[in-house]
Amino acid sequence: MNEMLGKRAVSDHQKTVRRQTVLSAARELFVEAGFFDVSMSMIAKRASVAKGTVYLYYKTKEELFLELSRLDLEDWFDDLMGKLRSLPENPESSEFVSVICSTLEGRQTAIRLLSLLHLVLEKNVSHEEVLKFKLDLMERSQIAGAEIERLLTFLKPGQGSEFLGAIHCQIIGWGQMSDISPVVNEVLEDERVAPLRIDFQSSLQTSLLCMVEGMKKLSLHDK
Amino acid sequence: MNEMLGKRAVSDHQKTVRRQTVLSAARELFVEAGFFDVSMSMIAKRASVAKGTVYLYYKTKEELFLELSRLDLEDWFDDLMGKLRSLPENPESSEFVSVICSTLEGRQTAIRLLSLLHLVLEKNVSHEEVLKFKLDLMERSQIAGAEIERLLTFLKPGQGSEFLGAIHCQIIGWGQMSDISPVVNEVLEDERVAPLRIDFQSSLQTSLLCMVEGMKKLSLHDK
Amino acid sequence: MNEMLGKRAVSDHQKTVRRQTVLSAARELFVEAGFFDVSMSMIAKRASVAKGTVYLYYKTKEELFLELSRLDLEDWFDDLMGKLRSLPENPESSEFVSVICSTLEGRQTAIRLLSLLHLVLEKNVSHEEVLKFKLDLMERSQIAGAEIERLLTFLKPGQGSEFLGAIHCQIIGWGQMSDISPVVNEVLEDERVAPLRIDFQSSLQTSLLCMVEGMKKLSLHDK
Amino acid sequence: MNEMLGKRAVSDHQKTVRRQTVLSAARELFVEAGFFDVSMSMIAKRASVAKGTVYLYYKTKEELFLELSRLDLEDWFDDLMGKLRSLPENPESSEFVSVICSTLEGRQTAIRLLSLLHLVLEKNVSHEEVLKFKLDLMERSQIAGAEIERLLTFLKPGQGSEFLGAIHCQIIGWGQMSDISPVVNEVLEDERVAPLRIDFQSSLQTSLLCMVEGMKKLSLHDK
DNA sequence: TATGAATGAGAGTTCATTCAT
DNA sequence: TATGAATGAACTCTCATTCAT
Repeated sequence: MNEMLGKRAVSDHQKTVRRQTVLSAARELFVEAGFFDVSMSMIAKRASVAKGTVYLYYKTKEELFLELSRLDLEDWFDDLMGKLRSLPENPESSEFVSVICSTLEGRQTAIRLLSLLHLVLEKNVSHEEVLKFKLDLMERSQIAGAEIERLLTFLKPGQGSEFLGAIHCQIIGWGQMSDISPVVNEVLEDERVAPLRIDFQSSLQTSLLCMVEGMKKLSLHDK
Repeated sequence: MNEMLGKRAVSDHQKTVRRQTVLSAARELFVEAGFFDVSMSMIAKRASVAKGTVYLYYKTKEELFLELSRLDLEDWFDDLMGKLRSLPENPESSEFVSVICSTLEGRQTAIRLLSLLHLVLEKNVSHEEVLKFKLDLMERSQIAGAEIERLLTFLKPGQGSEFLGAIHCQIIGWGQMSDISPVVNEVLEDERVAPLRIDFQSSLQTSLLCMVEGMKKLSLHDK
Repeated sequence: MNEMLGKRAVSDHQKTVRRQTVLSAARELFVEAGFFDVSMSMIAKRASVAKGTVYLYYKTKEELFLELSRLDLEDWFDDLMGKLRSLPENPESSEFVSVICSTLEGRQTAIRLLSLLHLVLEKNVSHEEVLKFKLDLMERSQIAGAEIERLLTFLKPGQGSEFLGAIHCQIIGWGQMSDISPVVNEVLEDERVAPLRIDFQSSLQTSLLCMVEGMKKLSLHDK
Repeated sequence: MNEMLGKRAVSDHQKTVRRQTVLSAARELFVEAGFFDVSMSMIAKRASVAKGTVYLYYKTKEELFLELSRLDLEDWFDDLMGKLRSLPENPESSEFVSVICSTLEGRQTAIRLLSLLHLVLEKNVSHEEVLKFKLDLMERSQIAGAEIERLLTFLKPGQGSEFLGAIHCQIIGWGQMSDISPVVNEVLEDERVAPLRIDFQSSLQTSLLCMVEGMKKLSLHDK
């Protein structure tokens, strides 16, 4: 009790708190500057610990951000599960998709992290850490997949997870296409390239809706 | 004629050749080692020019790879257009999708570049260069979009380009999900995470098929 | 009795045992990886104690290895004394030298430590510790020196110790010249530099033999 | 001509000069602080170049000091050869040895480098660089060995080089034993450990003299 | 006495970019 | 136009040592 931080983290609880301090600092900086322009020194400084301390909790920069990704993804999954469970069986496709998209509102960080995941975060990390990440992802993806199959009754077993994979894919894709650099932002003000302006939410919504409808149609065909 | 390389590139033709020499070197190295692990020195060495010469043609590393992306995308668009044009109106969805996917076979480099495009290549580049890139993309995307609308008669004007955007999105997404690091490769040998193994072609094919079917269905509804 | 390790070392005996545990760990790791590539963390881990505990017994890394050197040297001196005492007066020079060299067989660790002694171990150590080391060395060196003077009757008082100094010198010298890094090992496979390959035992034997013969000759001259 | 430094070193000559600038800075700092306490930053600063420039000329810190060693050794060899050549055949042993020792006067730096050579400098260096060093050493050592054989006519072919090896060994040994740290210096003021005070020149002289005499005697025996 | 979390300066090294030649 | 020497900030990561617990 009364475990003040600022000094040594001895108990497991305190250590967890320390990790979170570091993670929060990393998240803040990531929001402000992205992955490449944030250094471990900056994270340490922001977390008010020494650089070495950060390396005490995370062996590499990538490992730190991998944990950040995992937590953000878990959080999203929880949110998603909560909202899916409150839906009735066989909802309107558009409502179903809206619900999914609504869980991504305000999750800029998670979306960005997902984009970095395969490209950089899963390098320079130990087998062990990656496995932990993947197992966690698997588990949640299967639970959510099952829930999706409960809702969309036309889906065959396994297709719930598959659909989640497609969502994952499109979060990455639309995420990157919509999350543009300052230069690109400027350029896109040019009316000639206006159609290249991408709005994450509406793009995702539209394409997911198509997919759901398509899946439904293809399922009926099969029978 | 008789424009020997190795000396000064005075004529425009010679300059173009120089650029191509550099680009080829960059492409080769990119295939071998990716963007981050390839340095400008390595590119210069491989192209048998001095480091400074590379900077004579490309102001930054990103600009170089942006041009590489543009060329690879143009090439892909040409391929795509050729194949689309040879299709009859209202083809089978599955055939239509197959044709699209077939244009991506052996285009590992382009797919990887697309993944880097928004994340890194469109930073540290001049307004001018980005605009050039975007205009080029726009033009081809509109031509291809029109062709798609010709084939899929149920599409409304503009939906051809939109669909191309969705393809772009999924190339990035599935591309990243399937293009994994050695560690991840190892981890995915574990049967417990087997469902996370992604095959680019089949994933893309499946989800595009759904989308096309979905678009078709939604179009009919509207009427 | 029943002084379990793993808990607190209260009695002097227990403390000695702790020191030895730490020393053994350090020796093992030193054999495996040398001084520079062994960290205090590794030593602590190997000794199954906390890092802080190591510092409870040794104020610095150098102090730890200085004690290690002292013990290994003491051990060698004991061995040497034992063997010298069993020799008859005025032995054959070659036999005398052989005996000395034989005491160094299997003493790779001591030889290596001797090489580090002056260069690194006698820095970052307290006056007190160095004095202890030197006094210990002095005492043994005088006893051994006297024994050598007993054997080599042509030696004048003090020359026994002096000869020991020369042995010390050559252990360092040949030790370093023969204890080569992997790269050098590779390089020395080249026949052109074959003469630079050094065998510790034979080099030491040869040069010590010369010295003994030389000392003998010079002594006779003096008279 | 008129190749001012301070700017770019373009010609080979200028580059050599640059290398020497860096080397000189390194040598100065080495004299002042030794190998371990001198950093590449310090060397760069002292040489008035950027840190990266140092790495342009030397791939690693060890490579830099290896070249320093080579040059210092070459210089010593030249000195030695010059002095040996001016000696008559079969000189007095004491004079022969004196001449050798005299070549080492004022060569503190070379002696120290020799001590570090096997312990640290021949690590973290490329095969190529080590080979270059060794070949250079070989060549000079053979020339000097031949000269020694000319002087000491009782030596058999090859024994000249061998003797040089023994000198090398003793330079390392006595060098380290005499080149003591401040703490040790203090400790050695204690009269009880007075005999452990080592004077490089006299120790080397004495032991080399013994060796020469011993070699002479052993040669005659053989016949 | 024992612990191990925390420190933080500093290491060596890289590399995109510049610019004198 | 072409060169490649020079830059120097920035990088990740280490580790002997301290000290609150």
